[in-house]
Amino acid sequence: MESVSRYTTVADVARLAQVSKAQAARALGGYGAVSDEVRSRVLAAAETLQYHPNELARSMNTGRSKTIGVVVGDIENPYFSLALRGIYDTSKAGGFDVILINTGEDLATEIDAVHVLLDKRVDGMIVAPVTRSSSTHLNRVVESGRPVVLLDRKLPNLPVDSVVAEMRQVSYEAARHLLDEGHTRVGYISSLDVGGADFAADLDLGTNPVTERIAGIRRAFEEAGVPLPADLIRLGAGRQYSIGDVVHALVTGPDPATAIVASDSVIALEVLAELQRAGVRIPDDVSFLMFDELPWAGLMTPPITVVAQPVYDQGVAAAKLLLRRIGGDRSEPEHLTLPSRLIRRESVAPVGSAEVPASA
Amino acid sequence: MESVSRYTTVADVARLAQVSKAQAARALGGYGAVSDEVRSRVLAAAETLQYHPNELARSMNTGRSKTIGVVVGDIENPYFSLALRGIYDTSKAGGFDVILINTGEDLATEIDAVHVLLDKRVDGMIVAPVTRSSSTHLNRVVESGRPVVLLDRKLPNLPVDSVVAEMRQVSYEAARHLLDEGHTRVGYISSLDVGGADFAADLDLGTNPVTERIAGIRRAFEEAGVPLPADLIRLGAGRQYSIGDVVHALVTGPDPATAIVASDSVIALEVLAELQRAGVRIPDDVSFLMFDELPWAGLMTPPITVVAQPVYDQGVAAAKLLLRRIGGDRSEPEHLTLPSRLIRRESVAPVGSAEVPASA
DNA sequence: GCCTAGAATGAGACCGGACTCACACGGGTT
DNA sequence: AACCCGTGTGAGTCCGGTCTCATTCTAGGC
Repeated sequence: MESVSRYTTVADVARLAQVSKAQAARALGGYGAVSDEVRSRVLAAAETLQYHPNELARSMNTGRSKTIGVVVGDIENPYFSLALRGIYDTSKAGGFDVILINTGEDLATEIDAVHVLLDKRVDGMIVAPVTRSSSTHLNRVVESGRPVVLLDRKLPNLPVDSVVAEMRQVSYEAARHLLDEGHTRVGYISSLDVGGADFAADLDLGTNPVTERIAGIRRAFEEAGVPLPADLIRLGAGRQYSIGDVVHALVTGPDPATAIVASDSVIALEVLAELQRAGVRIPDDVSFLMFDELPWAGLMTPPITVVAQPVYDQGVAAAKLLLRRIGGDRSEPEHLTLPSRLIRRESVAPVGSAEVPASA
Repeated sequence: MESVSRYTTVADVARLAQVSKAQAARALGGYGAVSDEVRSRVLAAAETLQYHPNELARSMNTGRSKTIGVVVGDIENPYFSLALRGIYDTSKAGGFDVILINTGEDLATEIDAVHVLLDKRVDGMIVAPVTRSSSTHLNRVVESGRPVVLLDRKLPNLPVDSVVAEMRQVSYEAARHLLDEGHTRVGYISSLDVGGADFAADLDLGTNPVTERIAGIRRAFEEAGVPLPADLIRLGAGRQYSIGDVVHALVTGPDPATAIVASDSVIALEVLAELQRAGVRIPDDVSFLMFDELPWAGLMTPPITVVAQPVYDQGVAAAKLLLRRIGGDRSEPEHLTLPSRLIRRESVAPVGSAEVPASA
């Protein structure tokens, strides 16, 4: 631990400019009354000494760090990196820097993260909470007076702004589309575990994308008078179970899925890889639909039908909300729901388009 | 700008525990001599008051912030988000948080970024410098005594650690592969502009991926006695010119390219989209090769031949190097070159596999 | 029984800015 | 000439920790 060369301080500048520290600080900070004479001397001195204010010291007694914290599940996931980009661009335009924390979708890490950010005195934070998290740690942030904005999730009993993409209606549409093509055996694969097998009940877990989607799908099935194939809904994939195994099971069971829905692009890629490995053709053998629109989705053979959500815009909206709160807005929490849409391409086809089922 | 509720300080804890501020600080900080009696009283008081140290204040007089800065070109680019993940995981394991800065590949932004980080007193930084940047701003960081590690780029005259992926040899191999299949008209598309049309000369710009790749390709062509098709090397694509136009020009010119190489995955996706739009088939009409291995590359039809570099590991290596420097290591700068490899799939085929050229 | 090393403790300096307070100075009032 | 106000200025405090220094207390050595 070697010491770092000392930085120039206001005191150094003041000395060179032959004025008091207070005057130098005023000239530099652009506040109070300073004569032109002194101001130019100070500015010149600052220039020659390459003075840069110590933001830490500044933050110490302003109480504001011009930094926000962003807590996400996995930066590697394109969803988060794109949302992060939206957050970043917006915060930066507002003069805020970003401290990033990756939770790996782990609650303990998230709780810790929130405290770290608080200790670093961020001016606010945007959190994409772990799906089955409670909100006590976030409540503490709220009590501390620092604004929080939730991304991709609403939490009950937590009076803070949130930004989510509309999922229930678009999922309904997607399921309708599948049903229209004759698919009644639809598999849904998500790596998130909403907690307990009872995703059926409308748990008071707040709004999270996965339960919303299942709710939308359920409605479509109910309307169509078709039983929801609960046995084909697989949560926690890639954690407890390998995605390959899950896909394999869905496709080869006694009453196999004729369509598979992937909950996000990361899952989708693994599903696609497994299907290819198993020689299962899309859409001949199974139809396929994924959540999240990515550049490669439309370039695959066949082009993939997706549910597109405005990810970048979610980031932007979250950051705007946060910046407004930091600016002092104390109005009622706002809950934004950005529109999503179904993009029909060619990975969904009428059930039974192929005569011969794929060999497992 | 409303005030934030005051946090509890050591003074508060000390008061409750009925000891001096100094004793409370010692008990809390675990240094100096403290009696068991006092220690437990202080710890209990801290517990009931929910004391959390103000990291800003702590950093102020330790001079260390337990934070590193990471400066990248574009977080949305999978290359950076994966490298960032490697950096993040490693830093976190070492107890460091990460401040992220996105430059948008703009030099002015990068210079600014570096100063912001210095002002925030990061303990060190990892920078993926803009390709044609000079290094004066980074030299300043070095002078300040804060360690810097370069990612994906080496800079001459800048005595700092760097981590890059091996590019010259693997590019040579890739070009050899193309030549072996009969391709002499090979187009190379990169969004980066190395500066000036004269990528031919071995500019003293330090090592950057693009010049290294071209150097490797050049060597393969020279060895084969085939003139390097300089007219097909297009840098700055997507900035000055649209990628669609570039691809179109490469494919429809009087002496068109029979193979196209995409410099990274972002470019690749645009190239693929354009080719599809134009009805150009891979590999029948043109062969295709891209840098960076991504999950979707092997799932395309046909699976794409790629140059894979160990991106996550680059991030890990950079962070390890940085942490070591922060730890006080003053040894000679280290320059790591991580191995890359060519993954042959099916997007590269013998030239002229299709009888009829694609209609533009 | 006396002396001393070391533990235990409190007061206060310090990091580097932001900001308050007291005061000096000059011009305009009346 | 006495008074007031506003600008310009320096001394000094504060933010919340870390850490030095001087002092007190205690136990062990001879």
